[in-house]
Amino acid sequence: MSEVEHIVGTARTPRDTWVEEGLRALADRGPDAVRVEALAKRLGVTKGGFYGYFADRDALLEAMLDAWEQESTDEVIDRVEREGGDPKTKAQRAGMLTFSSDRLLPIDLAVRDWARRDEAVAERLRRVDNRRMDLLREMIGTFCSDPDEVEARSLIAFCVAIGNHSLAADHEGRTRAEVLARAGDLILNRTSRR
Amino acid sequence: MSEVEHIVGTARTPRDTWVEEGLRALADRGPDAVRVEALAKRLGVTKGGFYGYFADRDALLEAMLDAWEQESTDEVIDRVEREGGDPKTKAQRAGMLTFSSDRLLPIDLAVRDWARRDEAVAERLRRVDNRRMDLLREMIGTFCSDPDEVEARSLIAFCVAIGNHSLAADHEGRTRAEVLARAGDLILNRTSRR
DNA sequence: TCCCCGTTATACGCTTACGTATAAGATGAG
DNA sequence: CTCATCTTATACGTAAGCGTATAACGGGGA
Repeated sequence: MSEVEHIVGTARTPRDTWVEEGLRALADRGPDAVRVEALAKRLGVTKGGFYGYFADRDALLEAMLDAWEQESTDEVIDRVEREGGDPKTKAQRAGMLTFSSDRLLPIDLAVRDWARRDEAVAERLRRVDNRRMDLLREMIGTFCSDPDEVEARSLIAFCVAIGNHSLAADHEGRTRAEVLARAGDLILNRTSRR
Repeated sequence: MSEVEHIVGTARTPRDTWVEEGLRALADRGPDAVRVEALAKRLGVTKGGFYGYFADRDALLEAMLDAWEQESTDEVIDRVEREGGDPKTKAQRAGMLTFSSDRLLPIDLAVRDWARRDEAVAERLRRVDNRRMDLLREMIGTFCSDPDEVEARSLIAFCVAIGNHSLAADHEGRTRAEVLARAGDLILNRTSRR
């Protein structure tokens, strides 16, 4: 029997199901809410089968982070590259796939907070964020030649993409979407400064 | 005996001490880490006295949020106003007092994440963020006349101030501080666009 | 059909944490 | 010095939640 195949005894609740439900709990309520028995209840089973796939709760957390990292980088980037387009289109599509995804966005925000308390999570996040920054640099580099300014604009764009969701302020009659649109104009369009 | 005074029997561990330690736990490890017995241990006492000040754990959480809200708005703003200066100086000082404070910043980030899961916390955060946005609008309004652009720049500035701390990317040889300085230039200085 | 073997349920012991009850301790007033 | 009063320690019952052990279950192959 191969190490990766547990597909023999016909599992009602395969390994991926636990990872999936774990990510849901993480997104909704943070890492502390990822509890084996709670997941089991939501899946309509007991924790009986869980310890066949995972040594312990930490192993599930690792698997969840593996799945998230994979999905947030390779999958997004593969899809972006496959569909082609100029750098701006690609970066926009990548942003849509992560920061407008009802699935990935809440996980992303939860991981970001988690990373502040766990160095191993922080390291994973660094890898993911660096790949995203690469896309931003490429896109912004198409209309801005000063590398320091490219870096600054990329930072700003990234911070708005994520900070936007943890900011609670109102906008005096405007909607958040309106203000964001204007902000995008300022950051992501060719300028004629100085 | 007044309702607000518990200052009679000479407490070794007064109410504020619990709030203070609670905020420390919140800042370090998030709201789920605010545990009565853990705080007691860190304070070198048992939880015996705790329930004289607080009905339950939730009452402590409320008191912590009260203290945070008070300290993040009135105290900061009072101090900023007292020391005077033009709007730009004032907004910068307000930013320093919150987003460069080793004390307030981690609490702020923790509250921001907490607010995503708790509507009452979100409502408090909204009040605090709105007051901060007022300062930003005032400052940016001194060099930018289009109100929509003022709003967009204020949003950007705020998002960078907080998003910066949850972003893990590197900057190709530059330090984060360098990139932030350049970003500040782009957002907060008079421009000559179009 | 019957057995094998992987999956799941059930039961257990252990730990952590909450909130209560009550006894012990300390401190200022008289 | 002594007492009343407020604060703190200790002990208790309850509830989650982890990880283990073992029994029941059920589908695929012989």
